[in-house]
Amino acid sequence: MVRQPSINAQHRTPLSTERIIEAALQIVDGQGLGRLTMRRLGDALEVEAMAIYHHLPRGKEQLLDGLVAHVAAAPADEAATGRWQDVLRAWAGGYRGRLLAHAGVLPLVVTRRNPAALTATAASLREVLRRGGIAEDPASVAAHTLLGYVIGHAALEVRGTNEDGADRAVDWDTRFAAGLDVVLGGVR
Amino acid sequence: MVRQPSINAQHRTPLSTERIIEAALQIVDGQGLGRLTMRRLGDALEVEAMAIYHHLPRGKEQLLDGLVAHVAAAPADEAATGRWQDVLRAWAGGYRGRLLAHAGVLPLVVTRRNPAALTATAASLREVLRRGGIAEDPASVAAHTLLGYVIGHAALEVRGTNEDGADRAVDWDTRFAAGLDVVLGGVR
DNA sequence: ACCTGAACACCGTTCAAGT
DNA sequence: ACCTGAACACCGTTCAAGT
Repeated sequence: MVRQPSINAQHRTPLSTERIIEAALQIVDGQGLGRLTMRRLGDALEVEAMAIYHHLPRGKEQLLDGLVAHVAAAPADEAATGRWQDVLRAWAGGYRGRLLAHAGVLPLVVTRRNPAALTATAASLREVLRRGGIAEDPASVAAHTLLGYVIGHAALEVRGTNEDGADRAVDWDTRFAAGLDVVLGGVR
Repeated sequence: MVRQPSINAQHRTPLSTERIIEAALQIVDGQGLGRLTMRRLGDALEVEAMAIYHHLPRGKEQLLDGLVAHVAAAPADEAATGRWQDVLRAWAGGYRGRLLAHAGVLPLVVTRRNPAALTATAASLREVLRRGGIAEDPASVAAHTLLGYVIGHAALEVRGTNEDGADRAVDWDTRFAAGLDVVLGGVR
């Protein structure tokens, strides 16, 4: 399929940071992080790779930061009603699903320096615990413990540590829920 | 500094997989994962990049797998005496230090498919719990929960989520220990 | 303002050749 | 057996130029 950019370049909807990030996420989800290149991303957007730099001046660095922000910033619903255990269980399930759905960005979530996204998420967890009557310090500890557990468990799942010493297959859903109970049960 | 490979190539100690992995780890620790290239690795070993392929036929893939195996395979001491809580606390402290010392390989630990290393580590944790009198299923859950927590927490630390909502600086050592108590306290 | 085209300095990897 | 040198098909990014 041959593109003819110079003919209809002015008639297309122009690029935007949002469209770029979404296209990048699609490439990562579908083909893996290693296949996310500026040239391929340009192709997906029907644009020359260099056009991306007009919207993301810091280039690929900024692109990867954007992916992390998009995936890792998913705060708990602080206004939710019910026991904090249930609120956090629901959040954890959703966050885990999100990380697994975008497993390709997990290595970026793990090491990119992007305080905003994870800090906001951790703060929302702490707030849920505070409203649930947990004191400041234990709430702060529990928020980080929970976030750490969910991220770490997602990492184990993605890696597919699918044997359990002997020959038992692992039911990840069950294991995640059980581990979650361990973490929540230890709070306070 | 100019190398003269053809002159003394035969007089040098020959390459080995071990030396290659160690040199690679040194580059990653010192300059970051992004600067680990086959050419630079060759330079560090005073060899042409292509010589590496003779020892690692699968090339860079195999190199990265080797790094993960080197860092992530650190089982607990199953023969250790004392309460299982103390044994696991000691292991967790050591494992965390190991991950932080090689923060550059953390993204690889998180997503490379390399069952052996992490599976062996998880199995050793389970064994410690079994010997401590914990039943099979809870021991299995706790082992994964603990491993997930340590990896996830190391990820949070590396990312430097150094604010805690308001303006409190984070003492990572304290926070890690407190979260560890949450996890261990929830076991059973 | 927004995008293109050519160019530069790098990559990983192959393959034939040297010792 | 072990390593080199040249080559290939890619990268990210710059920069001047087009509309």
